[in-house]
Amino acid sequence: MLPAAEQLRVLSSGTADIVPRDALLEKLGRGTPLVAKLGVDPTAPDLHLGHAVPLRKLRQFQDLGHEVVLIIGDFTALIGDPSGRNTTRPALSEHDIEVNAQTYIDQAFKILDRSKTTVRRNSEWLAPLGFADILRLTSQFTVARILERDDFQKRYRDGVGISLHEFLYPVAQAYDSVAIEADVELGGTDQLFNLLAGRELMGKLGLEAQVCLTLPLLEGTDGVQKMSKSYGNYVGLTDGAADVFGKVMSIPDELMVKYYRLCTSLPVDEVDGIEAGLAEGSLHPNAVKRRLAREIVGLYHSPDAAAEAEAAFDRVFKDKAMPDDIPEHTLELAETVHVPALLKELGLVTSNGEGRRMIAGGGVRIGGEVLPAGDFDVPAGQLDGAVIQVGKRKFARVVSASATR
RNA sequence: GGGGGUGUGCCCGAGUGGCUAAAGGGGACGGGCUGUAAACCCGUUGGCUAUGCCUACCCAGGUUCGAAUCCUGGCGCCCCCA
Repeated sequence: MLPAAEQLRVLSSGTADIVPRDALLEKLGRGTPLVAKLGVDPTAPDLHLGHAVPLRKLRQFQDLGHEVVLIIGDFTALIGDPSGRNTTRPALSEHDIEVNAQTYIDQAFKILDRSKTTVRRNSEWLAPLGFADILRLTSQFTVARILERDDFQKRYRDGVGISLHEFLYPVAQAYDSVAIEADVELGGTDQLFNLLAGRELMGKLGLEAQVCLTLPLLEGTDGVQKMSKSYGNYVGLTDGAADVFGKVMSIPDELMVKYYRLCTSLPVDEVDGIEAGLAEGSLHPNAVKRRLAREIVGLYHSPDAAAEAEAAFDRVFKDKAMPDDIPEHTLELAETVHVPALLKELGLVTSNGEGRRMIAGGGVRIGGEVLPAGDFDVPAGQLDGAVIQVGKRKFARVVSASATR
C-alpha cells in the first residue's frame, strides 16, 4: 500500500469535504484495507454521470487496495430520501425497486472492479428490525438534531409538511454503516447530514466512527439542477456514444471544468491548465468542450466511438447534413398522409397537437425542405423514402410498406 | 378533540357566476442568432385530420339558462388552540 499521506492526496482530489480529515489519515496509516461504503437508492432505472462521481471515487479506494461495499438501498427506497427535495417522494413498488436495483448493480460495474466489490442490499438488515429495535435506534437522535438538516428545516419553516417516516431516513442510512462497520462513507454534499448521522450512531453504539467524504454535486445538462433522471438533464452511463457526445456538448460553458474534474480521468494539473487557458482566452471553449465530450464518451464506450460520435455530431450540426444512422420505419402510407399523426407514429412528437405545433413553428422538414405552416397533409409519394426531421436532432426515414412502390 | 385556512395547467401563481382552455412568471419545446453553450429576440405550451368538437381548475353529488367560481358530502395539505 502507498503511504497514508500519498493515499490521502489521491483520495482528496475532487472532494468537497472530508470530515474529519485527520481521522482518515489515521485510518489510512494502519496499512490495513479500509471499508469504504456508498449507498444508492434504486429510485429510478439507470445510473448517470452524477452517480458516477462517487462511484469513481470508490474505484480509487479499490485501486488503492481498500474494500468497497456498494449498498443498494432497496429498503430505504421505500422511505424515499427527501434530500434536496422539497416534497415527500412518492413511494415505489417493490417490483420497480428490484428492477432498478438490478440495473444499478450492472451499471455500477462499468466503473467499479467487480472482483473487489461487495454488493449488499440494506433490506438484509433493515427489514428484520422490530419496533423495539427501531425505538432503540431512534432514541439515539433528537428531533432538534434531525431538524438541523437543511431541507427538513426549510420544509418545517415553510410549513410544507414532513411525514414522520422521513425522519427515519437518516437513521436507516446510519444503521447501514453500523451493519457493515464502514470506515468511510461517500456521498454528495447533500448527503453530509446523513453521513454524519452514521458517524454519530456508530460512536454511540461503541463502534469506531466512520469518516464522511463528500463530493460536489454534479449539475445536469441544464446547468442548474442536480443531475437527475426526473429533471431530464442527465447523461446516462448506458446512453449511446452519439447521445453522450451531444448531451455533453450542450452543457453550459461554466460547467466544463467541473465536468473535467469530476467525470474524466485527466490529471488534476492538466485540468488546471485547461481552466487557466479558458480564463485567459488561449483555449476556445468549443474546442475544450469537444475534448470533454470525447473524454467522457471514451470512458464509457471507447476512443474510437468518441471519434465517430464527434464526426457524426459535426455532420449534423456543423455541416447541417443528415446523420447516417437514421432509424427507418416501414409503414402503410395512405394516398395523402396526415403529417401530425405520422410524426406521432414515428415517435418524433408525443401528440398530434404537438406535431401541428411543430409544423406551425417551422420545425418540421421533409427531405430537407421545411414543411410550410398549415401543410398538414402531404401526398404519400413525397414521403416515401424521405427523411423526416423534427427540430434539430430528431430524424426518421419513412418507407412505404406496399410493394408496388 | 376544537377553530381557521387551503387544493387551479409540467411547476409557481392570478382568477370569486357568463367576455376562461383559464392572467402572469418559471420551465420545456420550436424558430432566429451562435460554438447544438450562455445571453438575447420571436413563437408555442390539454386532446382531436380543428374557422369546429371534446375533456379540464382535488373527488362525488347539487343549485343555475350558465360554475374553476355558489351549496352539500368526501379526501389531501397547512396553521392555531387543547
